[in-house]
Amino acid sequence: MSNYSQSQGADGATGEPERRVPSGSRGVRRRNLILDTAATLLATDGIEAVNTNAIAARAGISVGSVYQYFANKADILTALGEIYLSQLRDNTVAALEQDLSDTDLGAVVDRVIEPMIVFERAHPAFGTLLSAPEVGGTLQASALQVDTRVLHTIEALLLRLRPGIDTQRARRVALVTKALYKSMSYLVHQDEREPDTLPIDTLLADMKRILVSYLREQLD
Amino acid sequence: MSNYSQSQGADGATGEPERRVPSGSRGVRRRNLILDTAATLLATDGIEAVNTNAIAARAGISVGSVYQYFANKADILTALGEIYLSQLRDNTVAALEQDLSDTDLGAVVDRVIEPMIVFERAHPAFGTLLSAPEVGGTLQASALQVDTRVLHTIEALLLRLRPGIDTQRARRVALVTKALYKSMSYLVHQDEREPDTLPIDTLLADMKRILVSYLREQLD
DNA sequence: ACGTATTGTGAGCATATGCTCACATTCGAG
DNA sequence: CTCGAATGTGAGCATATGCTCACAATACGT
Repeated sequence: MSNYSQSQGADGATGEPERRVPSGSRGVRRRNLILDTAATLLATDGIEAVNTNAIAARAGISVGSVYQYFANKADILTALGEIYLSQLRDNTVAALEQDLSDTDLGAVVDRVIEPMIVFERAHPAFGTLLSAPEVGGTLQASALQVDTRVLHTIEALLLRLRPGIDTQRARRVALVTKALYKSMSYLVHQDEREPDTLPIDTLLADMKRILVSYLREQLD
Repeated sequence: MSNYSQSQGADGATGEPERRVPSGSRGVRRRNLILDTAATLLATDGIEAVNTNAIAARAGISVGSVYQYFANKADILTALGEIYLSQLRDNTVAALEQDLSDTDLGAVVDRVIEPMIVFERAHPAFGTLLSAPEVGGTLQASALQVDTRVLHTIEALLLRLRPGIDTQRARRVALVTKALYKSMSYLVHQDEREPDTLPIDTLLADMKRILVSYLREQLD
């Protein structure tokens, strides 16, 4: 497999292979077309349907053209994942850094959780991407950074809400909070796969109450 | 790909293809050897490393022999998943059906959660199997049955603890309970991948308290 | 021992898919 | 309009892997 890239050879002083760096808006649009097609394919037919030939066919272009903009399949998937990841990070961090001077903890949680849930619903295939063997490693590293940052932001928030709190404890609360968020995410995706007889909002409301109650308990 | 299985053809009156049905203990042992090897490979090198040639090589037998006991790769993976699933079901149902006459709800939760956590730690690759494109469908159907049964058992438990409870409410509590369990499972696997500076038990203790508190709140 | 049935073997076929490369097409400056 | 550069094309190569099948080895009843 690595036989193909021998033209790139020992990438000495030249550095990058012959990959085109699209400068004009057309190049960008083409790149996005490929990315969008991959995303659609991923969301529609699952990760196993995402192969370079399928992407090219679906995008109405040729495989060769795909390789003009991406070094290989992993590159496409990684780029897609990074886009999702940056969206998630922006969403989350923005939500966590908005004014927290609210008197009601419940309202704060609401405003923080909501955009994250929106993201989960918008990109249900993101989890699949993260665990895809071919790109999982690279993406997980990036995801870890986002994760760490979110965790730290939550800790900082806790420290502001309760100035004297123990660092270890703040970390623990942050981790448990993240775990609770994960269960909400789980409920959301569960509901997408086979909508329960019960409205998802009721379940999420319970989860939010649980989270608020936990936080209040830890902040008093 | 489906070309190979044309010998199975339209499985009319004959039913099964020419697959051997191992009757003797030797046959069973061989079957288990294949299954065990697949499990090891899955746990060690991930799902992408699990291919029929690798299984045969690692087990020290030939591919042909593998196909004496399994119709195809999916069959192996499915069988493995079913084994895990039945273990999980036995574990869970047994835990849920043990005497719940305990006065302390916390103790009940402890005894129910513990074996499930043990299972999660013992078979970290089970989740991967469930989401493997090749077998995911079949296994998810089986998993759904276990899921439904667990949910019903929890509902029954709630009804016994609080005879007059609304059915809808019992269902909601059961679903939220399962979601909370999922977050514990998440913490466990997270910890396996990169052990936190924080002891996992502390986090799990928090999660258990949260669950107990939630249940108590719903049962009063 | 002999013969039949069962089980084992592994080279190799069929296929899927990532990727290349020789050629075609389009674009844009002079 | 001309010509070189940039971009596009897709047949087809290389490889990975599921699976088969002709043959070999072994087990077992008589």
